Amino acid sequence: MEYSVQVRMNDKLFLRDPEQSELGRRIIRQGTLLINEIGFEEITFRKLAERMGTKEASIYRYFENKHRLLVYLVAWYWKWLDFQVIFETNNLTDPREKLERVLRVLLQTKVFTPAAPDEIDLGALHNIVICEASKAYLTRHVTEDNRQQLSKPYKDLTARIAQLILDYRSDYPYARSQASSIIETAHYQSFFMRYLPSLTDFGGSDSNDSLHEFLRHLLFSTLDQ
Amino acid sequence: MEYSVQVRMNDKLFLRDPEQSELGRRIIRQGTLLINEIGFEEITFRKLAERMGTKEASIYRYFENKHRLLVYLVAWYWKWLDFQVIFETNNLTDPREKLERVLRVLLQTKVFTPAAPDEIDLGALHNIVICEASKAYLTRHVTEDNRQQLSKPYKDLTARIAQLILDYRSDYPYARSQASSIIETAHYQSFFMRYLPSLTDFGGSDSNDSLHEFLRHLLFSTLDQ
DNA sequence: ACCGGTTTGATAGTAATGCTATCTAAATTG
DNA sequence: CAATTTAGATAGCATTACTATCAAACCGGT
Repeated sequence: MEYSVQVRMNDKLFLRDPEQSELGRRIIRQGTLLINEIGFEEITFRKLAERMGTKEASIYRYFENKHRLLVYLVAWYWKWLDFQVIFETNNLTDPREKLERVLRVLLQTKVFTPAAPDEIDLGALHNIVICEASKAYLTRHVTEDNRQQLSKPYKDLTARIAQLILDYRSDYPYARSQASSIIETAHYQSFFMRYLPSLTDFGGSDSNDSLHEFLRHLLFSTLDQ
Repeated sequence: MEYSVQVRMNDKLFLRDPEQSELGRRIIRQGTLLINEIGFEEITFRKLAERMGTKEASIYRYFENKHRLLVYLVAWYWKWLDFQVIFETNNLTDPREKLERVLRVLLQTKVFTPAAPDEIDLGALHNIVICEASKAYLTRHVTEDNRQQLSKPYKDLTARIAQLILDYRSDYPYARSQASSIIETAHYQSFFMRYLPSLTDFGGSDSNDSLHEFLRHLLFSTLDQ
């Protein structure tokens, strides 16, 4: 890969920066794959260390616990989406087209961002966000101060999408809620589609396209009314 | 309470039916309160037993583990909402008014259902669903067969709301996804409002009313277009 | 009032989890 | 090449998530 975007993470998210060492990058990469394979509740640093041919204690030098690892990965994902939104909407002038691109980014379809970092498996991470992201955020044992830091990438992404909504309809009164709703809806409708399809109207082979249309409908019906 | 609705639970949800004994009912009641107070990750059957003046082993006779207890409580909640929807929409003729009542039930505002069972704290349970429900469903270590049973109350509620949507617009193509979206949106926008308010447009004292208006706007803009 | 079955209490114990500490070897850096 | 940083290896400990067992209490039927 000729170009590679550095996703710069807040240092509250780790004990030692995993980007700065080979072992750290392997923790991120293998951690993503393992969580995707066996699920977040099943993962332990012991299992991850075994898979990586290293020791539990080494991983604890990078992350306090597995919850922090998940928070890191999910925060990374939001930052990555934020960058993708910037990239995909760059040079476009039509506000509607920009919002169309946002939907593509959220569903990770037809996005051709170069400079994708290869130290992380984006497909696996997308999956993790769909299945486990709420476990990173819907928690109480995070202090108010921490919460601010941890959820900043999510807030930034929401704020960016909200701004694009306002570019389209400057008088829309629910830009932020609409933005966070569309992010969430994209994810849990994907989850339902896969695991509880009767909660959705999408089935069969073109289900991802149907979901895409549903989101388009949700977004533009409310903005255009 | 002169009348009381019995919420009949599927027997896959427990080892021994907690409704059938005093101890069982106390597990439900105190379990709800404790989860609401300290959060799901922090709860253990040991702590719950201590609080109740009983023993860990006794609780294990009713529920396999704390995850199953959460699933039970959340399933109970969906069943209760389903009943409330039936009750609140009964005898109404205007389909739009029926959907208005659905929103009230989802937000638990201005609903005056008599026959509320007093063995469970509805306020605490509503809170739990907002903060923890996704941990009950977004999980993989549930077999396909189990998943069917566990999520049935959620599916039933979704199907009922979807039907009310179709009563309002019989040609609407996304009734089920719209129904599940409105349920989910009601809950996590409540969560955001409380813990991450910058993800929403609702602040201050009338925030619950604003959320109500946002949901009304989401629902009817899409259905009326 | 007694018998038999069920429910709870009390006590133990075990395997896995979630860490922390320490020491040595290897690698890196100055 | 010395000094520091990083990783590997081993150990250990408190808590969690259960399971087993046995006796006491309680309950329904005769």
